[in-house]
Amino acid sequence: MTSIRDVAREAGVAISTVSKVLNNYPNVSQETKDKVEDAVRKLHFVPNAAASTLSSKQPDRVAVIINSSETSRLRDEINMQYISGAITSARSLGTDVCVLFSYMAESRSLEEMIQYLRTQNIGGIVVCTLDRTQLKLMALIESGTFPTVVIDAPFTGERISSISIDNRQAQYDVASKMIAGTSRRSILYIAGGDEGYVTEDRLNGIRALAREKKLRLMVRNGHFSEKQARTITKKYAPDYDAIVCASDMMAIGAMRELIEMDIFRPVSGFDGLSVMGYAGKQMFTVKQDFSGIAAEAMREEKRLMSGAHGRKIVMPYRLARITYEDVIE
Amino acid sequence: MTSIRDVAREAGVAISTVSKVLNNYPNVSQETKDKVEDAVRKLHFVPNAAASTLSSKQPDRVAVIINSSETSRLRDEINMQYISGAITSARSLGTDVCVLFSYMAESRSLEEMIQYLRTQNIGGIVVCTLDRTQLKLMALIESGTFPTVVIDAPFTGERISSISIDNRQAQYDVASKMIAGTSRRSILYIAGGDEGYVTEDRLNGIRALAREKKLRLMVRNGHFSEKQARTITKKYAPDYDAIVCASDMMAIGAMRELIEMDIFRPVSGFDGLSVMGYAGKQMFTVKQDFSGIAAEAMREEKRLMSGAHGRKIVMPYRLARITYEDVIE
DNA sequence: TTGTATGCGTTATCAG
DNA sequence: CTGATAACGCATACAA
Repeated sequence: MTSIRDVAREAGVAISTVSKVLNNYPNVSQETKDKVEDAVRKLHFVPNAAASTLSSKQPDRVAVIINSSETSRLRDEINMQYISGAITSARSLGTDVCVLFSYMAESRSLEEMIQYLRTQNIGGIVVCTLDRTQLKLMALIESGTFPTVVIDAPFTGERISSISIDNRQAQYDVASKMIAGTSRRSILYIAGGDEGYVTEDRLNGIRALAREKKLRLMVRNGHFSEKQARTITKKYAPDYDAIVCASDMMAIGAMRELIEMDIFRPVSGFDGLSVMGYAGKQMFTVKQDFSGIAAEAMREEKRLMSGAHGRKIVMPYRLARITYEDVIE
Repeated sequence: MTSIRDVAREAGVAISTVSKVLNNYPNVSQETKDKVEDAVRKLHFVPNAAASTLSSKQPDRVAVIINSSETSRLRDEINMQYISGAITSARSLGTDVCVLFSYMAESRSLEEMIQYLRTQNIGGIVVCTLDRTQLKLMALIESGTFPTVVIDAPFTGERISSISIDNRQAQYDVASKMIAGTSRRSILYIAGGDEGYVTEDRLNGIRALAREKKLRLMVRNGHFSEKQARTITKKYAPDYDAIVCASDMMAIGAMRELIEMDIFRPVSGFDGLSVMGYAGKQMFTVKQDFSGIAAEAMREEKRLMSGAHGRKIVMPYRLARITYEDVIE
């Protein structure tokens, strides 16, 4: 295996000089820098990650923790975008990522988990979709052991950054757009469960809209479940003009129930899943750039790992009607 | 950070002895073994992966290469199961995995790719869904640099194992089951593209069925595209009794086209995607256990890495009709 | 600006 | 069966 040693010999300089060039140290003359870089190219040299992390005891890998529910496979579309966004971004940042699933954290003790992460040379974690059911993960974050970026949860701190879209505004916007130009004056809002941190923000969004436009608002909790959304729709839809849901899957459930009830109500969802293109009528939804969010989370993690203070990052979103034509290929 | 050194001190033995216990060497007395294990537990010791791979120059990580097409997000469900199956299985095998996307391989030279993998201490690769468009990846496999397990491609060799279901039989079975008990005597088969290695097997399956049952068979190539499947359906469906598709997305396209044409034909797909539950009528499909396949691939990779000879592994499948009730939660 | 020397935590070799 | 010790490839404090 070609090592930094070979590069040094090839370039006619010392090992430490090669190391300095590789790590962009100042105080290296352009001339030697060129020599080293030529040698690197010539030998197709790539530094050994293990040796690197062992030597500089600064863990540089980032654990990307995915919250994959066994139940809704259709949400895997989101997780996949988180993963690919994080991995691609990490590569361009020169970092390594390690994909983990949140159930792995839940099935072991905090100490074990920390040890495991340490052992893997992990210096920071990115949590994709944190919710209140992830107790161990929460404890891990609060332990302050690793700088952390959480997606979709309102936690910031000295070493914690949060990143998400403006859920309140997005929920407001999508509902507002849906009823714009219509005479619909009452809304059935099917909220997510208390387990989700986004639930409250979205709820505030729809409440603000109702107050502002003087709409009659009924709020029910669908727990992000398509089935429960159907039940709620069946019971309340006849008395309301429009249905606003805190997730696409609930919107799909509502729409299917409406079809079965043979009444029409405009329905909006949240997230922009492809399956929306197959679920019947066109529905409004909030489309998030999950891949971009993960990429940004990765950048933020690097920032934190280099000592920066935690902060809150708000990402853009856009409203969309996902049609079959958008999805088909 | 607690190291093997601390364990040695705590247990009152030498560092090398601890190492031996940790790696299940023979020739260690039960007594010292116990002492060491107690110390390990007491100190919550976990070996440092970087140091380990640096020292024992045997690369032990496995690269899991995902073929994620930007186009069909609904297929991410499959990739996600590959990933979680591989990661979970790896953990229980004591291996580390590194998730990569195939486009990463396509955008760099073979030498670069090999160097990169080496640097990551990767000792084997698992390719999830190899197809003929992945030229660089193919070159990498053929270079013989790493023992490889390919999913869904018929390659075996000294250091290459393949793993997949019996595509031929599965295609035969699902079509056979669909027309069983009916008087349907002619089939429109919408095949996958030549880029997919499974295409030929599935084609042989439907051909065998047609021959055996003396069915009239028309084969068209839909290139795994829902849109193309629609076009084909529109043109040929009126003249055939049933439509058999080499993928779920094509089946969905066919079914939607049929609905638009206002004629009915039984349709079958292949893979068992959740979206099938939303795509209209119940369709037959072949359900694969992608997570289990990835787990098996992982085990096989370990086998190869420890010197075993490549082989072909056939996984079970089952026929299913995915209904909305199966999918909803 | 460049080179020398030491250590990171583990494994493996070999002597006891 | 156990212990000392030399690598592994790189980073870094320090010397030149």
